[in-house]
Amino acid sequence: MIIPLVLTSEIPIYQQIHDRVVEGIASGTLPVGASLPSIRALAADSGINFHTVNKAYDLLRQEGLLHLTRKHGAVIARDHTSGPPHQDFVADWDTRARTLLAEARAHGLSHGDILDRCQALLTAFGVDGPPSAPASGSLA
Amino acid sequence: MIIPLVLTSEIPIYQQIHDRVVEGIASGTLPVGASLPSIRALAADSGINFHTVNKAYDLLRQEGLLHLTRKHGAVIARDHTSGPPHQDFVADWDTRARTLLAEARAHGLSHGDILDRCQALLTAFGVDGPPSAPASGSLA
Amino acid sequence: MIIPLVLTSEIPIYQQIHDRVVEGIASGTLPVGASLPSIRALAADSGINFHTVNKAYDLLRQEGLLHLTRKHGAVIARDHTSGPPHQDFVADWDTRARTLLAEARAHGLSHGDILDRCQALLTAFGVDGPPSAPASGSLA
Amino acid sequence: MIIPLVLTSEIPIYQQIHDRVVEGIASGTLPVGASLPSIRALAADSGINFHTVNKAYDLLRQEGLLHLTRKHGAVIARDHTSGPPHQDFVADWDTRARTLLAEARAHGLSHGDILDRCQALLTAFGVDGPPSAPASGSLA
DNA sequence: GTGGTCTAGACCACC
DNA sequence: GTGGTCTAGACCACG
Repeated sequence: MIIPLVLTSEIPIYQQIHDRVVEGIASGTLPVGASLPSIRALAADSGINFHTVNKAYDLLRQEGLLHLTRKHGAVIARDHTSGPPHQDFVADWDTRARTLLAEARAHGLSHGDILDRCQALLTAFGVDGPPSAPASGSLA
Repeated sequence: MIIPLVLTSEIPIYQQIHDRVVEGIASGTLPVGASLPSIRALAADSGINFHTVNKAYDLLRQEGLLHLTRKHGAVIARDHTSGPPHQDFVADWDTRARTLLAEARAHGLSHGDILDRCQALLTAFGVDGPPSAPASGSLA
Repeated sequence: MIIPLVLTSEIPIYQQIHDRVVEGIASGTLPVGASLPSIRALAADSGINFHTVNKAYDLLRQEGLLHLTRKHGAVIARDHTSGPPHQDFVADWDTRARTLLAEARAHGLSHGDILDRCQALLTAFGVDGPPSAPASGSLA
Repeated sequence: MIIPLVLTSEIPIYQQIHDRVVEGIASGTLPVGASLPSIRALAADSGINFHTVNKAYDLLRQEGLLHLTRKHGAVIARDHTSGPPHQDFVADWDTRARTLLAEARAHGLSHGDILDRCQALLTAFGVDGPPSAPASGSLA
């Protein structure tokens, strides 16, 4: 598991680690049971501090996506096969999605363009069922 | 123009102002030419600092969404009728959308669920014209 | 707000801070809106590190008990007047209570003794309603 | 004696073993004289380390709940029929109970709700005799 | 070996 | 001023 980081980015490093792991889970690269590098190993390999990685892993743990044990290290605890999300998560996600979609709309992307982009991004993660007959073909 | 703020939120106030304005533009509540309260008026009405409002308005100006002039005050400069977005914006937006969509996927929302939610949120903003002929494949 | 700490205890300092604040909320000493010392002030006054206090406050924030803002500092966000608890909290609390009660039982405290102690401890926090006619007088 | 363990839990395994045994004693499943699996047997059956079980058993021994002999193995040494607890235990238990009860109170459970939950949990352990004459006021 | 805690000191973002 | 992030290095608890 290689985690590309941009140390000079304005996005906090711990957030970048978190986001890359989440994307790995979403794409199936990191299924339930997959191991992440140990906190110290990732810190050493990435040239960053132990505590920065610790914070990222702890955040993932709080979200229920990661199990941290002394014995097995850091192990993915959840993916799209683990059932529906917590309702609190969905509410929060909707709020953030609303803001992000509004931004696209305000800058001139059309309703259809935005949905197309979302679908393309999702498809890039891989499918979770029969993708041959998109039930939500009502993009227009 | 009333801007609801949650002063105790973990989201910076200037960001909240920015997001609410963007959502106003997206929903058509704030079309091109619409006026926002003056910086001082909004600061006074909301009980927040002058500089906080200033920062929010400046951010909107940098994004090309707001015109700030001494004469006319703060005027909306862009909406979905103003043509396609800058490509830099689209690239940045895609990155953030990718992260947000990955999060939903990782927490268990299905491909279809996510698209449905996005569509519902977009529909809530109102329509932008006859979307009967979606220009698909325009992701690149 | 004075927070007594035992630096030599086996209980982590951040946990002690957390527990003392929770007890303050339970006893009414810290109602919603009350301010805690700033992270740095408490660290300096207690002779402990900034990060230790930060971790305690962050834990309280995660539990929804504390609001942390740059403007108002650390403010109590919840108490027994804020409505019923989250169901996830109750489930977790039950598990821990079960273990604690079992311990008392195993060491020889009787059913009645244990309930008496719990009631005495709760009464020490103060009352939340008409305490004249305890509806749960079925201690026996 | 089957001891269910959650190897991925944040609670240390030795603590889980300890807690399950204590609950067994409280519920009467493990009366005085009952035998626990040998350290090696439990370690092998649960797929955990010898030292982990050893630590759990030793902790129970220190608390006076378990007798460890080469001849008879691990035997329950105490339950609710063995008389009142040591005062040191009671003082420590009260401290922990105070914290746990405060947590419930801070999160919004009412005085009555908390007592009801405690009583329900205690009742689930079974009764210890006719509790018709509660010896109240024995907190000190 | 792993993760968890604590200390110490720096700089940044927000208000 | 506040909280938030990052670095650096120490020691402890767990398995």
